[in-house]
Amino acid sequence: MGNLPSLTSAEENYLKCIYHLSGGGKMLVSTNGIAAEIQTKPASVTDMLKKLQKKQVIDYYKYKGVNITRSGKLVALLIIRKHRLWEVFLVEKLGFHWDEVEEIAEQLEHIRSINLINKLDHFLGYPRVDPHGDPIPNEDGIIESKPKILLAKLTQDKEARFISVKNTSPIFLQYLDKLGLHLGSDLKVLDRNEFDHSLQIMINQGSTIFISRDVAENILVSEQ
Amino acid sequence: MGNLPSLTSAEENYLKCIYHLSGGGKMLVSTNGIAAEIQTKPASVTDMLKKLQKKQVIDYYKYKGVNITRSGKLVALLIIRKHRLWEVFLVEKLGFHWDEVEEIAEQLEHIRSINLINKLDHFLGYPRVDPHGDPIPNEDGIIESKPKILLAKLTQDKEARFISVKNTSPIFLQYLDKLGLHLGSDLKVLDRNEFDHSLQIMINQGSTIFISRDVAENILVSEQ
DNA sequence: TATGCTTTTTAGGCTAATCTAAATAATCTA
DNA sequence: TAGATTATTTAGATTAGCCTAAAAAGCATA
Repeated sequence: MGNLPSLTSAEENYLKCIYHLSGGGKMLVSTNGIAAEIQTKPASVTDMLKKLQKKQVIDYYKYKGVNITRSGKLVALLIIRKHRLWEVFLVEKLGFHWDEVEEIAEQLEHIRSINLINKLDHFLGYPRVDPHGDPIPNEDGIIESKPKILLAKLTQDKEARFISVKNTSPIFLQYLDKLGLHLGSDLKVLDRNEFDHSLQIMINQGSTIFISRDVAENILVSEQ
Repeated sequence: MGNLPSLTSAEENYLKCIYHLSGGGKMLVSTNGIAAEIQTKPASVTDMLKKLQKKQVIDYYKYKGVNITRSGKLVALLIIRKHRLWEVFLVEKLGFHWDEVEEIAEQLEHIRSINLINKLDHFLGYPRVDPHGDPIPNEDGIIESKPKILLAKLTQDKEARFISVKNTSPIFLQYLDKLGLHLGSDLKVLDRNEFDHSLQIMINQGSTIFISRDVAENILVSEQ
């Protein structure tokens, strides 16, 4: 039942990254993978891994890889909770567009106060997902998520709801807006083109559009 | 018209401190004074003063003292603007009590995004004062403030409004609540006691209470 | 104005987080 | 499986922000 270790902002960023790259703790993560994601050098990652190991939030096997511990997972989920709740605040209350919030939420997620985040949660009406459709962990770090599949893998003529995006870059999000693809839309694959793997999609039982394979592989949907 | 220099969080804290201690740029501030306020050692202050000098937000005269420059004042006022707007948010929207917000606002004031703070201002309805009664600078760093005097100095039998507090410690603020003294209350000094300099005060033309000299010297009022 | 006290600065070190360059371990491939 | 390639770690610097101890400047007063 020991208290969670307290981390610096830099340590929190590394831990969040390891959480994501390991698929929530399912696989070992490589030093180079972390370096690429955090945009730093492998040597810096090695330094940091030793610190995180000492704080017992990761299991670090030299030259082999790294995974997140049980308490590390809780810490990571709390950071993710903060990040996503702040994103909801920025979009719902302040009127930011969903492609502008990443950088600010990245800063806000490091504000230290459990009281603050729980009051924010209440103020926002206990949202279940952030503006990108990603689920928000509750106070105990429990995250509920329906099975999601790539739009690219969706069975033809089956209806599914646009739940989330894999890529959150402004360029991609703005392109989705231009295409008329929004979170929560009902999508159906009408046709697949062998030649370039592009898809013909129907949106909300209405308009149909063509999207490239690259787009289809960055959109997550849940069936029914 | 040059852009404002960008400062680290630590630099921002020093600058804000210098702004306050200098009375908004009116007097020279001493190294020891800053050290006492920031709770650090004089040697650390000297180090930081050199950095702030290089960024041209202060004028630093070795062994003599330090003052804030024109651009330093703008930077300081922007930090104060952020701090006070976040305090309003914490109290008005999240339901914090006014004695709990200092520590969190201290962190939030360093979040970098002008867009964010202006949207927050709009969301809050462009408040003029924070929960302690202190005025909030506008986007251009302009601060409007009515002349404030210490309750201890208020002419007897003259009405004045409780505008602000000098001391913002939770102990003091909680004591004020217990006494029934709230921001915005109308106050009148009914009597002064020679012996211990305590005052008899009428609140909102209703109840009367006795307050010590220490309390009276930490309450700011504006006449009329 | 010389002496002593206080304030301030300098010198040298420490930690966190980063870097480059070099060394070492792991893996791939012929 | 040996050599080459890639991944990872180590070694040694750097910067920001802090520290202690010692030196220097300013001041107060006899």
